[in-house]
Amino acid sequence: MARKQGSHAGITGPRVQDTALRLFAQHGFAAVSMRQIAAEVGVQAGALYNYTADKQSLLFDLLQGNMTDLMGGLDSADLKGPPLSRLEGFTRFHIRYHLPRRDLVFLSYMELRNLSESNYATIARLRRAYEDRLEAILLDGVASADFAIDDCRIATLALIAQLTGITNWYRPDGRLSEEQVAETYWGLVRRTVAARSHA
Amino acid sequence: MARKQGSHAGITGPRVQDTALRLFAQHGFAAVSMRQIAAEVGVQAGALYNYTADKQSLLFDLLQGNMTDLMGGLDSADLKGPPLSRLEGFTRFHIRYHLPRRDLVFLSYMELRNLSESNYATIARLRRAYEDRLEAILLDGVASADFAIDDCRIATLALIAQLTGITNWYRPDGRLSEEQVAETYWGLVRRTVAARSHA
DNA sequence: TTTTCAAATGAACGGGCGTTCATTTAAATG
DNA sequence: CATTTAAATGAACGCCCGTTCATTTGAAAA
Repeated sequence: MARKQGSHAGITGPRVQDTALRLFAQHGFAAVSMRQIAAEVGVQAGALYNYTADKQSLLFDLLQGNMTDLMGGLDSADLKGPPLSRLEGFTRFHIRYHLPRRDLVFLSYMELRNLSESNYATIARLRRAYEDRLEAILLDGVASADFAIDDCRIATLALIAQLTGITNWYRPDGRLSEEQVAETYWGLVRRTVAARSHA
Repeated sequence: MARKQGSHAGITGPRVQDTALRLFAQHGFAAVSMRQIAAEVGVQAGALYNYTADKQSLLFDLLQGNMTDLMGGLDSADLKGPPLSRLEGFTRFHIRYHLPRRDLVFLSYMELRNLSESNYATIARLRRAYEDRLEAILLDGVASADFAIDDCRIATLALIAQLTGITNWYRPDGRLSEEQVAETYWGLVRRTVAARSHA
């Protein structure tokens, strides 16, 4: 049986991606079978291969799409002005981007080891480019004496780890709204780098 | 053939744990087969069941052992004195404990989802107890006006994420020694919470 | 030397894996 | 209505999985 009702391309495709993302994040890449994905989508396993070359590509496409969206979003945030403003913009963008995508974030950190060498290199390059955006802000701030930082590379990694860690405990129906979280973390970030205290 | 040379109990057992840890961290729990572990240990798959009830217990024992060691180590660190000193002690202990155990840390964050419900609850309880140790220090510091923190629970999670994130990039043969890392991160932590800047 | 038994073997169990492909279906096209 | 073709089926491929267990081995105990 095929095409039970209406043309399915452009419907099944995205559903395969969404289902794979959810299941990979929930159980791990290796623990999820193509047959499980197919069952949740509502097709047979063979049909998945109309939408992906193989299982590994399914993972890679999710991670690459995530990093591309992340970089694109940061570009759109269009950070300008003095270093402190740009740092605030980065912090708020990072939180705004990551909180609604907790599955994807978890996947991006956990399943890098399941990528082939060249696929891994691609993702690592994109991640490094993202980190470098923050590091550039920190370096500018040190140059202008707005920030006091010993080691900007370390501070970059420390801040990103701190911000990304939010996805480990945040729940949309929890004690804090996304806005409150952003406010609180911006306070922490500012104090971590600022040369002078703020009242 | 059995006992090729000398009694093997007490030798094979730990080797099974070590090998399982390394392979789980490298490839993921679900991606590693009992036969792979056995091959690296140098026995047949069946022999593993002299040392573990099943594959899941192998994972749980590793994670539980880690959390027990972590809590025990923190107790041994025996933090005393004013909040700032205790925070410094906690920070340095956390780094000292985690840096030589990067595989175990990675495993502890990635593979919680592969635990049964009750095994998961056990690990989560231990983790919460560890977080509460830090939170208690922060609360004391706020009470004594040594620290200025809006939300001590959030600050706790933020600091632990920041410190644990070191294991994602630290390499023993890298640019920074463990001591330099501890020094740099203690600087970041102090600035994040301290009520007044330090020269 | 003989006995004991912890430790390991190796075959077997039922089942699931990723992937391929000839075939069938039915919506869209002319 | 007849044709085309995108989309899905379902069986098959060879292979690996976690776990069990009767059997074998050989170091240590008697």
